[in-house]
Amino acid sequence: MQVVVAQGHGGGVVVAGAGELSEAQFARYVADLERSRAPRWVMSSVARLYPVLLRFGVRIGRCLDLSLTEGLLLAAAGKAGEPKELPAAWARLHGLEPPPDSPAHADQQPALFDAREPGLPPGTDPARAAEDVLAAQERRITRLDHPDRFRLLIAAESASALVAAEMGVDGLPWRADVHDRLLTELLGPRTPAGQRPKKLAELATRISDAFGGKPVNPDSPQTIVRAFGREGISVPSARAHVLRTVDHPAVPLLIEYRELARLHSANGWAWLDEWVDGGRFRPSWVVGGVVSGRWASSGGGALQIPKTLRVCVRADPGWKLVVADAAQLEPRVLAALSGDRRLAEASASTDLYARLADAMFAGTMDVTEGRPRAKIAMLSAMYGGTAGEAASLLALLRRRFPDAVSYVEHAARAGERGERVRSRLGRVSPAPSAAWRALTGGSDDDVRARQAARDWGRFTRNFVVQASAADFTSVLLATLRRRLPAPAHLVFFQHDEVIVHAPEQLAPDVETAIAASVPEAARLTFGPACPVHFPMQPVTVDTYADAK
DNA sequence: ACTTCCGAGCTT
DNA sequence: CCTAAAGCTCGGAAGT
Repeated sequence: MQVVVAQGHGGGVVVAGAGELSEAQFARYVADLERSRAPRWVMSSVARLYPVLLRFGVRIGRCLDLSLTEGLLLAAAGKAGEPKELPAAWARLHGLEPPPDSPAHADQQPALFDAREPGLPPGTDPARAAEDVLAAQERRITRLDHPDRFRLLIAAESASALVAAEMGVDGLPWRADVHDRLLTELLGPRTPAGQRPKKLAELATRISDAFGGKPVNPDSPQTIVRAFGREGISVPSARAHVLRTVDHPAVPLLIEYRELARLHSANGWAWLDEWVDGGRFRPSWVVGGVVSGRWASSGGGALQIPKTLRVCVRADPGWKLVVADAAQLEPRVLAALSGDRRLAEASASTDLYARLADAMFAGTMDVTEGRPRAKIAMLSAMYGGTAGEAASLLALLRRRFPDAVSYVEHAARAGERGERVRSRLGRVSPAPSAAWRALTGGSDDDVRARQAARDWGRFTRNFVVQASAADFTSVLLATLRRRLPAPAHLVFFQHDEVIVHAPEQLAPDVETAIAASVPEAARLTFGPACPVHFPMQPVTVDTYADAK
């Protein structure tokens, strides 16, 4: 059973067959039907509609997100970045100019600028429009190279959108008191906004003293570069790794200042006030926010939480955090994509790079020397690195694992020609810009043109791996969400890592759910015959900091 | 006072 | 730092 749902013209929600409902009616309707029939809910946008249900405490099992589907179909058609929400999809279907996507989310101050105005022409039935778009999308999917894989992708992305909305409501357990204590220890007592904490103020003074007493603002890179210039030291920038090469008494002070100032400005008391409430950090998560299909976040820098603050992520009393990350995910994805038998065999090991080192350097060097080199070789293959000894290491890797290396090199050459590449489940890389085409279009061997072509080749080389890894983790989220025993729930997802918050007695079941989800996701994503092993060892802890 | 850009650094 | 790329956020600085 399938039920189509879209934003209504009057601020409510239109359900096919039930007309426009108020939010409370909508929530009750969904709760009832979810209990009796558990349909697949087809939503114009999960990010806009599901938070409405979550506010009423209603959760759903299965859905299809028309906006995410439209975005993936547009990318597959070489039209990445065009508006993808229902009004735009409907307009394109009728040969009309598609309106831009509206920026706000349904759960953000709708009264202020009515974010739930559907954007469809007045008189158009939103549910009917959604049904038309759904049918058209199904026709477009049928014409793709691998419709079955794409259907899996949109199912997984839709389930991921449910996870993202639920994580936004549930929040990541965050101990403000632990955070505050940490800040006070490192920076000194809290100061009013705009005023440097004691530790920073002291360091700023000592830095100025180290430069002969002339005031130097350590927050200004330009000022730092000029200050070194006055000392007869020429530095290209004020970056920490540049400063580390300079022998000057101000350097250690600057580095310490910058580390602490970074913590203060990015994750200090102001951050705590703005983002942590009731023991939870609630960022908003953007499924497919990155072209490769990775998630992005907005608000609070949820994907940039510094490792030093992981101690603040603590389970509630009587609860645990179950943390798991997919170790060395990308080389394993490459093994699965390329069908490289020997790389797949190496994936049997938890430490893939040690096995690579053995294959590459057996007899010539031991694993402590070989492993970092094997890692550079593999990362160079996936990222297009050429610095240092990367090129020669890559050549050796190519001799041992020709299928894997030729897979990414094929993607790189396609990118250099301006072609688009695709992930396992059918995410398609964007077409290069008109400026890129103009630059690389000539037949001359212009240096800039060669550089631009190589740069884009590096992007497509990485895209096939990173986007396929995103395929895998998307499917993983979908399978894991289904298997988690209530009330355990996902609270964090960062590219290849998940955190589940669970009552203590359920933690073993959560570990089991994760252990079962991984091979299921691998089988669904890469096929039942895929021999690649994806280790993902769950760990039950009280604080995130103890997970690694 | 506001916008826009840049440098920097954090995560994967 | 090391091997690459993308995205988020901040503060400074320059432009309007």
